[in-house]
Amino acid sequence: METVADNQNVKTVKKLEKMFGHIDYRHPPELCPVRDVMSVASDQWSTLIILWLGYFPVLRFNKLKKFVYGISNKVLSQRLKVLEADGYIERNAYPEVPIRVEYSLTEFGQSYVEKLLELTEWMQANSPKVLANREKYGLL
Amino acid sequence: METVADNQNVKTVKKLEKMFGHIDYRHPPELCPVRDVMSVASDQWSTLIILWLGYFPVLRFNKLKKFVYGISNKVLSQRLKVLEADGYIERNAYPEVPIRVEYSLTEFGQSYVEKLLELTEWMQANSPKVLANREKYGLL
DNA sequence: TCATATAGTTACTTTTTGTAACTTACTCTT
DNA sequence: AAGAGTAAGTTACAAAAAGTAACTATATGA
Repeated sequence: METVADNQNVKTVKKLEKMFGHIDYRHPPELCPVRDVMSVASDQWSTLIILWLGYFPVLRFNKLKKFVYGISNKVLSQRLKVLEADGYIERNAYPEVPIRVEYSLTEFGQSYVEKLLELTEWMQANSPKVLANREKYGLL
Repeated sequence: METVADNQNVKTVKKLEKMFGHIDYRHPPELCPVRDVMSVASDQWSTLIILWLGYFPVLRFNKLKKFVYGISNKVLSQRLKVLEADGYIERNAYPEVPIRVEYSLTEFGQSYVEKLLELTEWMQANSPKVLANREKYGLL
């Protein structure tokens, strides 16, 4: 049953939406591009892949696998496919023997990696606080 | 077997590490605070919870559940616990009947939500490109 | 006495991930 | 000429995470 508070929140949301224009994430993913796109791009493995490709202009499958420590062939290959489909990375295969496949960021991927680096820097700076908090919480 | 290219990359990484000082994410999560902390904070559900708490200073369990469209009681309750443990949010329970529990961002959570909003804005601005790319890729 | 409300929890099912062995095709070694 | 090595994956199976829906406690109001 809707309460007065509910309606107030709904109004506030509408207002905020007008102000900011970017709070679509209250919708289910299939109706909300932001949720949809974000679920691919900020997946744990995807971010690591993209960050490494931000450092090295081109990396091959097995090299990437070494840098993205702990990823399996299966997941790496899956993620590379969706990241390619979404336009972040580029795949170039050279029919040598054995085959050589090079992955690199697209221009679009480059622009994303910059955002990602900011977040990573925040994480780097703040992870000690989180770890300390976690420890304190564990004692309660 | 290590190749020359391998060693070059390792050297380059070391160099980059000195320059940037924040590429710890090549380690496994249990040795890399950044990967560890990020896996909690940029989880899909966590980000939505934090974003909503960025809009509303305090939200109760069921209200949060309505905003974070599609989340289940189980996962919401799990995420709230770890977000509290990690110091992003605060839980305040009032022993009324029925019980009232209020969630809100800590100061630390506030600082994170700002970073998160930047990322969300980028997503909002760029999701059309991603969707277009995805469509084009689907036709290949 | 029975329905209502909040903030969860629990048992069970389904989906997603992880593991490790296998594949293909050619070249290099013995 | 047989066998090992190599890059970039794929596949079948096991384990973990997530989703589903019913259930709990406690007091209030009908």
